[in-house]
Amino acid sequence: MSDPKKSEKVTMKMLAIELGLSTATVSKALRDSYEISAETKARVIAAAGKLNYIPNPFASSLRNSRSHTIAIILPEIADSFFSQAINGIETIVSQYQYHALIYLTHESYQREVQLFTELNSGRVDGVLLSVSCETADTKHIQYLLDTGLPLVFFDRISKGLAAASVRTNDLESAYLATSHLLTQGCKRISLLTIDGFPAMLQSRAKGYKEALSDEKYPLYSNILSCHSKYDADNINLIKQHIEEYHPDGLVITVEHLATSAYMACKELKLKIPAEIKIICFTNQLTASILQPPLSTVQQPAYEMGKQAAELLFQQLTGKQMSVQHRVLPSVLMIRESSTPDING
Amino acid sequence: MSDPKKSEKVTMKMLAIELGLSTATVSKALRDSYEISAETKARVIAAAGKLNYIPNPFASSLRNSRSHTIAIILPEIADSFFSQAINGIETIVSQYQYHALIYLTHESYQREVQLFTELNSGRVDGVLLSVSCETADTKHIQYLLDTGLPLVFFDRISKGLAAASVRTNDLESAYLATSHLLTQGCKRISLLTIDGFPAMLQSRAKGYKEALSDEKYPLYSNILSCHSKYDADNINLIKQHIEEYHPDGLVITVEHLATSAYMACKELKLKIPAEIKIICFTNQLTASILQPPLSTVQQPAYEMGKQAAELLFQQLTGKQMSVQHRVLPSVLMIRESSTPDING
DNA sequence: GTGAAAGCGCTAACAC
DNA sequence: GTGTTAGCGCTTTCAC
Repeated sequence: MSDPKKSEKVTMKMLAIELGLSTATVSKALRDSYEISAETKARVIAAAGKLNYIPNPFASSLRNSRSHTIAIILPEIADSFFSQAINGIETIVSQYQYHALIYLTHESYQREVQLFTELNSGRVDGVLLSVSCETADTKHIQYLLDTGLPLVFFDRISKGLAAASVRTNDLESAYLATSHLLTQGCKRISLLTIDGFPAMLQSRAKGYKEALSDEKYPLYSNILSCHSKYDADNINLIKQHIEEYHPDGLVITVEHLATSAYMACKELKLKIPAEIKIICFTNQLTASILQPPLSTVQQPAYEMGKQAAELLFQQLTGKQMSVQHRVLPSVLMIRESSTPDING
Repeated sequence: MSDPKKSEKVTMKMLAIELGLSTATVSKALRDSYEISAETKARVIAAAGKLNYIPNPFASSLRNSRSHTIAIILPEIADSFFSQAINGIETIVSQYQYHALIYLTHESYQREVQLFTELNSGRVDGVLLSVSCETADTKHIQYLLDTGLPLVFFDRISKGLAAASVRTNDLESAYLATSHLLTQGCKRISLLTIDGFPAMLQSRAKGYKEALSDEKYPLYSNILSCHSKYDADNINLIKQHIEEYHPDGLVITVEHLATSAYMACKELKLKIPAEIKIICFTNQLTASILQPPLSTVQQPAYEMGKQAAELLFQQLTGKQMSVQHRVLPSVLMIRESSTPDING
């Protein structure tokens, strides 16, 4: 009979009966209402502990229209940027005793839209969003914003929406990365990137182009978009590109293409940095032990996650009404992949 | 007045009024009950679409005692294993139209216990768990199992609990990794690991020891536990260890120590693999472009996540009553860090 | 300081 | 085939 698997969950009603009080009193006592005497509060808390009472979150959510839950919507997670960002987000979420639902769009616009339709259900009090590459049309986001649900963009931001955001100085970083390669003597710098609508990608391409056009000598500008989901395909694309255009420098805008670029160079027996110099936007800790150590533009991913979550909670707690935009600086970490080859 | 921010959420009651039906009929129609005529169903669905009706998940959860949500509890996420595992989990979760709450314990037993007390609230229908290193006492887990909440361990499993699990063949893999180094001529192989109670860590250490004791010649067995959260500290620990014991081989049981070990060797100007050979349990894609390419024991992380989630849903849907344990094979990827130096 | 009662939005047994 | 009704567990007015 006392099979624990069958033991009913203890409800507030049971607590009330046990104590000879009403559920109203118990509820108030547990929420530390001023109406309740200290003595009763103590009794209630003691009994709650003894009976292992755990409030049913759905009952209170239903009653209060508050879920104490946020949604984190990301394109992917197999990437050190988002891993670190989630850690930052989680820090704040747990601090506020909130819960975080995680959803991946896999860069699919359709999946993103589908997720958004359900977000309106009240399941979450707010959303942290990094849009998919395919997201050009942002009606689904605007619609959600119109319902008044707090939303904060991080890293991958859609243009033209009145929502808070946290991003890095992508244009400047790409400019600096490109300038760095120019300073190192590169004359033919290609940009390796992916297709997509998030402002971030455009800013990085723009930074690259501006750095080139600020130079005096004849320009070589060439953008390769690696659109495949499969590394093997991208390696081939990069190899073809290198064989056709013979770039002596690569600025890579997304983390996962670094490995592909290295592999492509390896297969072509191209020496980094002697024959081609590389710098990549990435947070991977292994950058410094790569062959050769990879120069990187490192984003403050953890901090971005933290700040995005903080902005969201400011909205949730009504502390902040204006739409805030934060821009955090990335750091250029210059390593051997982009500096004169000591052996060369 | 029609400020969208203030527009009330449309409820089933509104739908019913709009259609001149009762909420019962609407509810049944939406759930495609056999009691409702095709015509009514069509009308209801049309109206729901038109009015943008989204069911309140808390109301149904409260009513049905089903949350359609699972919890994913992990030590950390800044690690390629868990990133990939989450992707696998998410695939299955979205397939079942479920939601996934994510919690990080940061390897803290206390945090894990704290999370567990709340899990009993009904907020989730099931749990996917990878225990923290500190988790020796598993009462909190046993308690939850006793309530009948489905739980599946993955990768980091606690011993002696009657719960489903998905893991890799850790003992065998560590045995093979160690044997491999022995075959390559190593005589003094150290194990670099972390302290902790999950069976996985013990199995890996055991595999290492068994491989050594299966050898005939005089044995060197030495386990270094890198307990710090900070890479810099661990690099120093590893340097000290190398300087004191002069190992000619390292088997590393956890991903993040690979970078520390490489850094330590770099700082000591020790040549990998000429002077010291290394093999590490890791899923990082960059292993092949490290300096030198790192031999790895690669776990099928994505697949593990998928299978763990599948086992959980089998329990949730009542398709599986017996407690299942799955063991997936890891793959040894032999690269330059553990093979004879071509230049040496 | 405490309790009765209504209701959050949905579902399902039961009536008609 | 459709409607009435009770109730999931909690919060909160309002009465006492």
